[in-house]
Amino acid sequence: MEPAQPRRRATLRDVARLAAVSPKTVSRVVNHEPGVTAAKVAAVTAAIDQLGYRPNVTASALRRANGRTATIGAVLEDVANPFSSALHRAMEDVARARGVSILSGSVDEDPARERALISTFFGRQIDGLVIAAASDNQAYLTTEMLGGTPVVFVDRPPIGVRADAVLIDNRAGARQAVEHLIAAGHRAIGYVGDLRSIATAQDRLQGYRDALAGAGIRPDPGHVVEDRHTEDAAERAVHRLLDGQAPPTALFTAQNLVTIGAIRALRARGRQRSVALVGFDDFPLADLLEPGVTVVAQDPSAMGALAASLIFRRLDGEVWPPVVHTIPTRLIPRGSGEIRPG
Amino acid sequence: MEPAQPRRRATLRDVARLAAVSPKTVSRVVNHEPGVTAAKVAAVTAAIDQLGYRPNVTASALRRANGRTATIGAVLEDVANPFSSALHRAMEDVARARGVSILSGSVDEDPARERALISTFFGRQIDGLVIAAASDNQAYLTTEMLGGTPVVFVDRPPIGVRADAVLIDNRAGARQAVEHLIAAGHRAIGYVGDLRSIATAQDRLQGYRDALAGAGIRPDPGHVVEDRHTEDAAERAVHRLLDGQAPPTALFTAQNLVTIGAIRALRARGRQRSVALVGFDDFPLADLLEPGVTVVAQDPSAMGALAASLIFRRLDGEVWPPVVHTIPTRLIPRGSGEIRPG
DNA sequence: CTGAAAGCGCTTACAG
DNA sequence: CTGAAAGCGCTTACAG
Repeated sequence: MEPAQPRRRATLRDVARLAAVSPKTVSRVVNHEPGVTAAKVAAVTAAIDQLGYRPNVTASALRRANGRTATIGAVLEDVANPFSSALHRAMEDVARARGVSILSGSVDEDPARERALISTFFGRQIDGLVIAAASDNQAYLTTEMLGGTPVVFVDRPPIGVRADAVLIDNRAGARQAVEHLIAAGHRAIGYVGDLRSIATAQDRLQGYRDALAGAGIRPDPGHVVEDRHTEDAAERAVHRLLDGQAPPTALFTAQNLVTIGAIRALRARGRQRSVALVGFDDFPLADLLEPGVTVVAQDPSAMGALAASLIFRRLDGEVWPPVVHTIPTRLIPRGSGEIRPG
Repeated sequence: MEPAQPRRRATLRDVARLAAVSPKTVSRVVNHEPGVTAAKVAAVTAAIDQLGYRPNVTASALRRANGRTATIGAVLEDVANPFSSALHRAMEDVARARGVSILSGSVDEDPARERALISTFFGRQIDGLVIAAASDNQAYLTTEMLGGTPVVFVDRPPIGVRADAVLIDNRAGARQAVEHLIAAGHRAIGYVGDLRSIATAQDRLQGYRDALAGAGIRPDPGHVVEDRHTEDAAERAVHRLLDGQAPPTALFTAQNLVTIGAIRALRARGRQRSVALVGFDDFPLADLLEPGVTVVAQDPSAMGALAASLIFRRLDGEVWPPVVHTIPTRLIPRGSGEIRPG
């Protein structure tokens, strides 16, 4: 005769009652602590199976000395964009190996959402946080970090707070992209970039300027378009650039979606084989487009894996002053960036 | 004089002490319960700010009558694949509107991982679960659901358990895809599909057979390739199909990555404009390839949003017998599927 | 080897 | 309007 299944989940106490032992003994079995007779282990195990008991991790964390919930937070730009989701997946793989789950959320470049997410995540007692920040200052995190929770910045540098970071050299990567276009013979090179509010966008624009300056090219202010955050906005910007007085013969598109928008504009004009293009950020199928899209690629998987492992090393008790890790970028020539000026 | 910041996070008790009120009064303020004098509200609020106090949601959930943690679980195929991540994002948007966070994980078609994730998520007291199942039986979920936690299946039907589901009609969608190729004049149509272990893959193969049967075409067993789960495997399969005795003049590729692998094979042979192709599942940039890739598209955003809203309706107390929602698919002609036989 | 008591941070159910 | 006591499910710190 089995007892009727209760509408509530079985507790450790229920298991103890059924196995005729104390709660503490059940706790010992569940946590694989030594010093319980085989007979009691068997009784407890049987009771656990019979009741479908599953320990309440949150209750356990509440009382445990270290208070760990085996959960880390990931504050991402958008879980659905390929860069964020590759980061996310790499974090997950590192976390899973340690039995740790991931709470994630998208900020969409909205500082208010960033703060709301972080507040929510800390309220849920995360053990660590990986953040791709959208705000222009994260000083508010100092309070959270006083609790000893490790925080690692990824993709975007920390501002107003000292923390580990896993970044790329955006300026050098952008410079390399533009130098590649210069090497192909271009001197009129357009820049289309993301929101000015994003630090990495500023760095990439700086890299663009560095490359022009390095080649002794006078930058044409009319060739620089900032604050394009969507495909559509980028597409319109490229149309306008090409409609200008002295249109550029090459484009440096400083972000994923911007690159795709630019390609749509070039296609619409039948110019994809006559206007050169190098994009920042790789994206799926870039090699299958015609021409293939030359990009400066980041390695989001490596970034996510490193960020997560830094969290875990701190949780394991390692101590070091906040450090910035710079992951190399890589220029991948695929055709669009090797087009020579008309 | 501020007191030295403690190394631990401030608790409700700390706030009470500083504000010189009882813990219960702090609780009232934090939860916006009425009946607290303005003076005490002000004192408590000030103490909260000074200490950087943030309520511990897990402790609160532990004691609360409904035990809600404001967290739902998402068991996905792979957070990094476009289909899963679109699902994920849509769920997030619905959840955020209710202040609910998402715990997610990737199963990679591994039933063991599916069970481990679910066990982990329930151990963290999720309020609801959305699952794209990889296992061939989810009877084990019955125990979890006895606790009253709503579970919604998405993309893959529940097997061995009664639960809500948000699916598409895979068989009808596949049939439509193949009929489209038949309408273009093809009779030798290859099928390349995902793992046999996936129910939706079986349905799609069935739809392929339906279409051929409907047109009175004798299916050629040599034209059917199953169990291709990666781009590479699909690419090799298409090479083999085209090297066969009576190669197909058109392909129906029954999944995302399979479609991309097939395109790579066709490109490698310079056949992308002579062999017709319709894929199941849309993917980013499908319209920018040349030719554009004709697909039967699902709507993962709509699926994720509906799945999440079903969870919340149940949490709000609505009751109904488990129901299957079928989201329509849509054939999007872009070029590859309109190629006529040689 | 085993268990009774106390307490993690919070809310419930009362009493005043 | 306010607070003291008890308890959510678990682990700690002891005692036997």
